[in-house]
Amino acid sequence: MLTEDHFTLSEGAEHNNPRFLACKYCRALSLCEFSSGEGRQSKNDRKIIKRHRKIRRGEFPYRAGDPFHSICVICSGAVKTYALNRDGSVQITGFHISGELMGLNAVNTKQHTCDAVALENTYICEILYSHLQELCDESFIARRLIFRILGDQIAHDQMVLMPLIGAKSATQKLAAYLLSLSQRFERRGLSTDEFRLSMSRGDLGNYLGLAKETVSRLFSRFVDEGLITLKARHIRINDRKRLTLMATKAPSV
Amino acid sequence: MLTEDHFTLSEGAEHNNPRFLACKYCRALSLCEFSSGEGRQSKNDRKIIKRHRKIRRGEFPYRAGDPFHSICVICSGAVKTYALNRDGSVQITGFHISGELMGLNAVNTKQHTCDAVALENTYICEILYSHLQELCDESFIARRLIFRILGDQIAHDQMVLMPLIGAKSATQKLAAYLLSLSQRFERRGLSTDEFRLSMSRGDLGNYLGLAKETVSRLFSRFVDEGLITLKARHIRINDRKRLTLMATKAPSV
DNA sequence: GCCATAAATTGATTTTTGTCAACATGTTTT
DNA sequence: AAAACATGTTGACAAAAATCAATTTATGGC
Repeated sequence: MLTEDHFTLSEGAEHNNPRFLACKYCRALSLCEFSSGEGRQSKNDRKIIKRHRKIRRGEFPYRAGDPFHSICVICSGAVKTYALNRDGSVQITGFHISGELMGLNAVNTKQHTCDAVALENTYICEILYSHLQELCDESFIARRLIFRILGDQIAHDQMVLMPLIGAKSATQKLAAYLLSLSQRFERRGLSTDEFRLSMSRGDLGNYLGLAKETVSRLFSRFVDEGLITLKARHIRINDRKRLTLMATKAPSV
Repeated sequence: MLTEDHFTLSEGAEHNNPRFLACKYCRALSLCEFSSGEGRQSKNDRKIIKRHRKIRRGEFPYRAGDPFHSICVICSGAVKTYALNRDGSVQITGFHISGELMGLNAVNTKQHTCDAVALENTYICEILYSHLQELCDESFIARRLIFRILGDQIAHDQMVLMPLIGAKSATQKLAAYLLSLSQRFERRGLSTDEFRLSMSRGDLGNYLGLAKETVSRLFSRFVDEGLITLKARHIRINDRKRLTLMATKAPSV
């Protein structure tokens, strides 16, 4: 089931071929590098990864209240996570794209606090966290890997989330989030300037604290001003410079 | 300089006595527990903590661009962190109170991306991160400790930051932030209902993406409605239930 | 304790954003 | 391919928040 080459890193992989959903192609580099420095696989390694669970659009990788046992890696597809407020309203807590991790906020509590639902058909791998932790007792590589995973998550949260909290206008929020999304796609080796928004305008609005109509209007304005091209959920960034300006500065007029 | 009892955990400590600024009294439990399970101190332990740097109001624990070498623990006092935008405007990225950690977002990049400045006279301890990492090669306790530190930070970021991003009104933002502050004080063994806001209304507004006048008006409204009592920067939460309601639900009228 | 300065409050007004509603465009199912 | 449904766009208006400005209240330095 698990063969050695699942762990090795391959730069020139063909991403669009659906046969290649194995981790060495999924661009979750932090994890793919795992073991690459240690030669052959140990017995422990074989147990720590559960591969390629297929999750159809609308299905749940995990639910709030589930025990946390593994770090989820998204091989392909996209997932949103959300929490339910007492009054029944939902608060979307994040969008997770191909190559990213989910559910790390539960590593210490050992219990998921959010629901995760697939926005499109998605493949995930699961790294069994307790096994990875155990592996740390013997493997230097495993230790460094887990530090890197956790540290990256902290840096990611700070970088992505802070500008959104402090944004003084809806324009700033949306521009900042589009740019951070763009960066995230780039980091996974995908196009920086052209990508698919897998979430609805409503979801995006919920996440950013904006009405869906406001999101829609802002998109229209960005298109009018030539900043982006938009066709349904496919977006292209045409003027990154000016978009960056909008993300930090107050609205022009 | 570093004695064994710096590491041991003492529950009934006297917090208000200024003589007791040692870690066993500073309530950064994650760190104070360190070594408590391993008997006496090893030689390595002695090198990893730099203790009780005094930082006066307005001074900088670290600056953006500084190399990251240690995790900062706030023993007493309060610190804000902020980033400078290109246009010269500042974005406050967080407030850090007694017992909390700062600067963890730089663990992987090894370079600080924010300035940190003391809001009042503050004592910090520094855990030398590279030494702590090395210690992980030999110490089980150190391994678990570092996982817990990083994991707690991730959970903290998610819990505190997400409701602020998704908040649909200024009221929600401020109520949510006051409650999260309250929780943070509680976790450090301080009063949940009564505490000092070490930051100005302007700082709070900058952080939350609100005008300082809006923050001020909301405070006044909360006082009028009996939710809180406010005297300068000293706040008391009188009606936690209703405040929690405001944090999740849309404004009442 | 007093003074100078910084911070906070409050009011009037403008700008931004949310809400409600109608209509258009996409997507999924059959 | 058409129908049914979900999603997205746009306009008119109401509500919320920002800005500008004047005044009051705290704070730090002496």
